Amino acid sequence: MNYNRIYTGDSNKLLRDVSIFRSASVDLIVTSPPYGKKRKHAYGGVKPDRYVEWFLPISKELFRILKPKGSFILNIKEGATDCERETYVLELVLALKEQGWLWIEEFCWYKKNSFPGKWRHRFRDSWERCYHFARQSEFKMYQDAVKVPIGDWSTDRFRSMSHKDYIRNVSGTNSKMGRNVANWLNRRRVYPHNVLVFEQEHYERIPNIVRFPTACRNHNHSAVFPLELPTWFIKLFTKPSGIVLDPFVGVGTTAIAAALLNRRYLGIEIVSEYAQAARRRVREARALKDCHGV
Amino acid sequence: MNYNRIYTGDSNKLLRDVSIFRSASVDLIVTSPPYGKKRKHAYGGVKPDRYVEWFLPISKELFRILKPKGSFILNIKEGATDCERETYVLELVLALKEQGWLWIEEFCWYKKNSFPGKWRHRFRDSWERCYHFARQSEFKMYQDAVKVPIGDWSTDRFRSMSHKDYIRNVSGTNSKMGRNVANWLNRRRVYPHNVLVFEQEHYERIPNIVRFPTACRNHNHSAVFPLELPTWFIKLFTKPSGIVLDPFVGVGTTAIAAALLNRRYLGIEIVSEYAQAARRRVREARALKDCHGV
DNA sequence: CTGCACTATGAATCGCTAA
DNA sequence: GTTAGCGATTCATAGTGCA
Repeated sequence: MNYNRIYTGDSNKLLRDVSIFRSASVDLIVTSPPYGKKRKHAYGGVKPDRYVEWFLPISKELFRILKPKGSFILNIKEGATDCERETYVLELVLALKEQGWLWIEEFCWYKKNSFPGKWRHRFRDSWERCYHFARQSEFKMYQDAVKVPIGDWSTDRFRSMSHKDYIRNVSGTNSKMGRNVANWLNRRRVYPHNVLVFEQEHYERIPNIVRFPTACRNHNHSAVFPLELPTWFIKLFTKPSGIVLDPFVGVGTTAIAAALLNRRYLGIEIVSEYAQAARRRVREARALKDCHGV
Repeated sequence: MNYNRIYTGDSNKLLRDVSIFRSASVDLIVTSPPYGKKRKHAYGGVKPDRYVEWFLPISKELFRILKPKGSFILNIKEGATDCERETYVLELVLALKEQGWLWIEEFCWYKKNSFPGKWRHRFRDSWERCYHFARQSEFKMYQDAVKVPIGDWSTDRFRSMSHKDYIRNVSGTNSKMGRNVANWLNRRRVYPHNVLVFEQEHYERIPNIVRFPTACRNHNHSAVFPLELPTWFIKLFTKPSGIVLDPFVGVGTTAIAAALLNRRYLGIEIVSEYAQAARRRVREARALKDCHGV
């Protein structure tokens, strides 16, 4: 079985190939499928009212391919039409549960640099959903791998709070916690929470060529989450040499994150231009990693 | 008709009293109903699988009571049971749409100062949902009332007088602005987005007695949002002397926010202890306001 | 190589016009 | 009637170029 490959093709067909995508073979699936758009675009125009029925055959295969203790991270956000939010994402979550997935969590990805604009009835949309699904409740989760320095997350209040105030507040909720307050305060790194804010200064700086390859710009491919997003989930749900699948890999961000973290990757992309770009970006990322030890 | 009152009673019954709650009489409903809990608590233990059917009769009355151009803000967050997120919130949104509500937006309330903690399968829950529903798409929204200071990036950027945006902005407004450029730059405000982060420094400081009355701390009251949360929505969706209803008013935070903003309020609370506390807190808040002009 | 000035643009939304 | 396309609106970043 081959890993570290980007396949060109339609996930809805390719994922059914059991010789390529064996059952229970993948540790983590991270993907950001094309969102539902009322109007068709060059890339991935799935109509909102058909979204769930379009996605379910794919997620059925993903369930098969994922290891029993693996995780599935789905980055998605509904849009607005005629002043109302679309409902297909809510319906998708319910449908995925019907299909057997456990809905473990919904992370909020807070995008500070959201698209500008002003409308009469709405402000700018600055967050997206990152759903965490699993096959069973005993999934693997390496929480220590994503600890953050205290102060990075908005511990402002704790910093300004006196020690006494802090103890009092904590002990008001749970006495066991109260006892451990000193530990928390003295610890250099703490566990994060379920609101994700990716600020470059807080993470390893990745060379520009990998982040925004010139050849991939100005293509109509809109969907790039920052490298930090898959990086975070890969650290949290896999160990080195683990296998990460992205069935809508686009220009390869998930694969790059996996490669840089010494994990193995599998990607599928329907637009051959993007698939090629993804392969080249991964190659460049690996080269940079080997050279400079990124 | 009496305003500025906290009623003790069950919303499911009281709201049907058309002499108290007249049709199309309220500008804004802001509430944080008891969340679904697997085990019943002293206060508001509605079981997750019965949540929607419990809420719909209430929301039906709210629809009646709300003015056609009014808004309904629902603060809620599903819990987790057996490692899985409950689905009743998703189902509630779909059911409210069935009932005639328009789902305009889902704001993310990012609670930065949630306390550290660690569970096996999840991190701390640091955000809640604030759904915005309306009766029709032509609802009232006073966006200018909630503008926020522009990001720090502007300090550097606007130092240059030749910048395109700068010229465009100055010439686009009025000449008086142009004369006092430096002052205007320092005070420039922009529209917010749909992730709400309440940091005290950005808001009027409210005396502690109103914010956290001693008598109400450590009570098992489920839903206490900070004063800033209803304040923000009241500014956004009502004008002075507008009418704000909270059918689960608890210890009165929504009513206090309304009173401090010179709006009228109506509240319902089933636990008479809390209702009394709410009345006292509102009284104290009004007194403080009259004295010090908070 | 750092620092600053300046440019470009991003998973957007709504209303209007034309077909 | 319905749908598709276009313009106007708006702000926080990354990236580039120059001193």
